[in-house]
Amino acid sequence: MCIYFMTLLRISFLDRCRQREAKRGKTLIFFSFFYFLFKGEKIKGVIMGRGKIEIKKIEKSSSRQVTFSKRRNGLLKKAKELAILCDAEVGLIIFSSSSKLHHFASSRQLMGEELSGLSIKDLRNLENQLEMSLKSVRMRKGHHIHKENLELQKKLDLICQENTELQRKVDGNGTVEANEGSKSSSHSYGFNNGYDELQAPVVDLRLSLPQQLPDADTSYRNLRLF
Amino acid sequence: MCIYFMTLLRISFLDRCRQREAKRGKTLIFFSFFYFLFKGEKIKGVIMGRGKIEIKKIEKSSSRQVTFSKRRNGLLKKAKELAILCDAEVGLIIFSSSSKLHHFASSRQLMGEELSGLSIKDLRNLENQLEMSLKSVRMRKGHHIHKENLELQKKLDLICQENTELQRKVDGNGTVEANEGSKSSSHSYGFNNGYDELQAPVVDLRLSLPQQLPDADTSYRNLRLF
DNA sequence: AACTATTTATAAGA
DNA sequence: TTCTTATAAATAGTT
Repeated sequence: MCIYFMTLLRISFLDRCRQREAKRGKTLIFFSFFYFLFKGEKIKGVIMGRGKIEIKKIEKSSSRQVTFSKRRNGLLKKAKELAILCDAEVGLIIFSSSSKLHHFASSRQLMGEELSGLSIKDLRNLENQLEMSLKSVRMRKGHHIHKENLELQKKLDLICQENTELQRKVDGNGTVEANEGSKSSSHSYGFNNGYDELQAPVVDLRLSLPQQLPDADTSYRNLRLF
Repeated sequence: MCIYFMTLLRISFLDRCRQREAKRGKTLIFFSFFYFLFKGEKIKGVIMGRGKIEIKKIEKSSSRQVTFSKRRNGLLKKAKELAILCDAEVGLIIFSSSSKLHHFASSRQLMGEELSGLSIKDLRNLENQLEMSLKSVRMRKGHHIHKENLELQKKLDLICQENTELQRKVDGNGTVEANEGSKSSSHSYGFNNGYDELQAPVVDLRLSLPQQLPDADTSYRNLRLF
């Protein structure tokens, strides 16, 4: 606790003093007194006001929910502002711990009502934002594609076996050239190219460094919607 | 312009008055006078202060860059706070218009220095954050998987033709049962299930509504890293 | 980068 | 949930 003996000083100076001390966990008693004189507010205990909070998980469920709702909105707003002010592309996904909602900073839904009167540049931005959403959807679909791919491989194996058996029958009936063709086909078609990698991915997570993904911007820019 | 005749009122009331009027583009002259009395600040012209900004693209490049830097940091901070306070999972990607950098709110890199002393719960959170990064990487790989899938299909078609031809040869040599099997196989294996959809995706972008992706949470939660 | 007077976000309460 | 309000935090403009 820190006690200042001060007389009639500028409120702004008092504000700064209090903020500085509050950051160090201290409270200005005399400040509170003068603050009362100037702003006509009651002194609530020693700590005046609604206080800053510590950044750690909010234990009380209802408070957590309220704070989530408020801060989520704030974050989405900030994200949109950044995108507009600085001509940036911003993607934001939020999973709450309780209600499991998903959020995007920018999407066709958010922009829909303003579609008229957009410049080429604006439409370009919109396109990129939609692109981002699209990628996210694809991300979710990735698993299904992969599964189907595995299925395809199994079926390929089956049909290859069938093929081989047929070859044998053909061979048994005196046709000569087919056996080698069947064998080579099961290899040269390369059924397993790169799929092991996907099943147990080795991923470099340091995406914030641009050189980690040298082609990312280009590929991103060159894709088109629909 | 709006002129209030007021005497010694509470600063907080004056503050609110000014804010309200400022939102309407008006300035309180007399307020400024009292503000000077209370806060000892000079009146700068008629409009006092550094003013709010309009949310539209900042044209001046240097200003845009500075603002981007400030607001990006602010956004990242807010995102992290939301994740911690509300036990949420937050993914944030920012592409600047000029330098094309990518950013994640939370990643192994950011958390790396704090890895020691984490609880099970913390590690769980970290895992989920890494998961999010992983998904993003998969998202980028999606194209390649899809291309390979298309290749597989082509090769399946080829081998099916080969199969059919072989069947004909077998049939030509008097073997009877194979013809029907070959025909059914090219259908029952369902080579084209769902792939047209991926080639020209019809995507519902309204991801913020939970019912749009009912299985998303489950699949997300059940996935494990490495 | 730092400063500072604003604007904005938000915690707490109703 | 929504409103209010005082405080905390972010940030626009300047140095």
